[in-house]
Amino acid sequence: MKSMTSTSGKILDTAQSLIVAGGYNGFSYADISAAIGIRKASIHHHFPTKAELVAMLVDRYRQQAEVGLNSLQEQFSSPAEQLRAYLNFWQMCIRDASLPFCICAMLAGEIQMLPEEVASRVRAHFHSLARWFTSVLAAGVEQGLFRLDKQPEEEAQMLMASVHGAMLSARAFSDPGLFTTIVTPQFTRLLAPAR
Amino acid sequence: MKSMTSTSGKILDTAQSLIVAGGYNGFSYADISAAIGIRKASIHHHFPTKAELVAMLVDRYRQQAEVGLNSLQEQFSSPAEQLRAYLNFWQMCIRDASLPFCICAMLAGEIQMLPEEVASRVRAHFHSLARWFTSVLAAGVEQGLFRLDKQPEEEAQMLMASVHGAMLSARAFSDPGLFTTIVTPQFTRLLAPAR
DNA sequence: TGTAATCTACCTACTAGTAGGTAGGTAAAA
DNA sequence: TTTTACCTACCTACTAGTAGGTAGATTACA
Repeated sequence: MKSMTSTSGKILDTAQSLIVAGGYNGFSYADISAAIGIRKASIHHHFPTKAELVAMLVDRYRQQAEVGLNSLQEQFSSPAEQLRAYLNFWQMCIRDASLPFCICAMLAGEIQMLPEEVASRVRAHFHSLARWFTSVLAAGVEQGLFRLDKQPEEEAQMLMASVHGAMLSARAFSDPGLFTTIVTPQFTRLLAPAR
Repeated sequence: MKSMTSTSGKILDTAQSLIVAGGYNGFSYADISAAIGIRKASIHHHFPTKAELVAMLVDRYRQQAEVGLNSLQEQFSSPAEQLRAYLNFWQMCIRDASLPFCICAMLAGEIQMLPEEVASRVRAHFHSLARWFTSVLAAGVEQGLFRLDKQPEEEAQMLMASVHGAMLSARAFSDPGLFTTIVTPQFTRLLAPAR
């Protein structure tokens, strides 16, 4: 991700990489304090509570995701290329370890014990991502690029699950390339002229 | 899961459901203490450190998984039925919320910050599960039941990722049925006489 | 058989350190 | 002069883990 110059931006950047590594309970204000050279109390000045901090972080993440997904749709006219570019984005993030896991996927695992203000935002991200996948798939079908076995909604869920599962496997096997190995055939399958 | 009568069994049972909900950093000895009505120090008598406790838990989990997977292979002669039964098992666990998430999948997300004695065991689980999937798929191909686009090893990874991703989505969307919605077509695809 | 030694499973009471969070002050910019 | 961004110094609650002890069962042996 990009490096912020403002203190609050640095706090969020640090919190993000700590959450990606260990989830909501895997970081503390003291960790952030040590990482960016600021006192704990000063972090509370920017983000009064931990729940607020993470909620804001998810807000920022969702906003960046929205911008990113929109720019994919501007950059590539073909839904197939849009999807391919989305997968390439994650492939790069994982390979250079800049963001080796989606923070919302990370937080979704612990959703039962997250403060509600965080949990609701994580849920919202899953809904918007599913919506985006669905619209891209539907557009692809309309243009005769995709041939789906199921409804776009279901295929979107399948693809999303593959992406998240592939992130987890890449991590568990310490093999960044595994992400692409898993996810590419799932993408290719949609393009095939099907039986 | 089964309910243990021994204290150490109860400790592991409680730790398991707490980890499934919130991961390694999502529970404390005090939580277990409160849940089973025993003093914190007594838990340390059975499991000197938290890392040892979770390592033992993963050992038990892996052992149960091995027994379970073996019994599937005894119970069902067809690789297709074995796979179907595996998916049904998780469908049930998620639906009745008895074990709504694989503890190793949960821990794999935080693997970077787990004590090595836990991390290595989680990795080992992923390897054995991948091996099991691979062998079932290979046997299915040999018997003419499956028609794979890729090598059994890769298809195994794809299936595994789907299962883990589907668990996450079921949780994020609070929709246990979503697990089957995602995972069943991935299974069916293998059976189809393909193009 | 009686008794001494050992073991198991638990207890109370404690430690050092960390968690998130607060009160109140300073210094500089708007 | 108010606001912003930081600070020191502190708080309470909780963390994993330890010290030291007790009740009762098991084993060893005289």
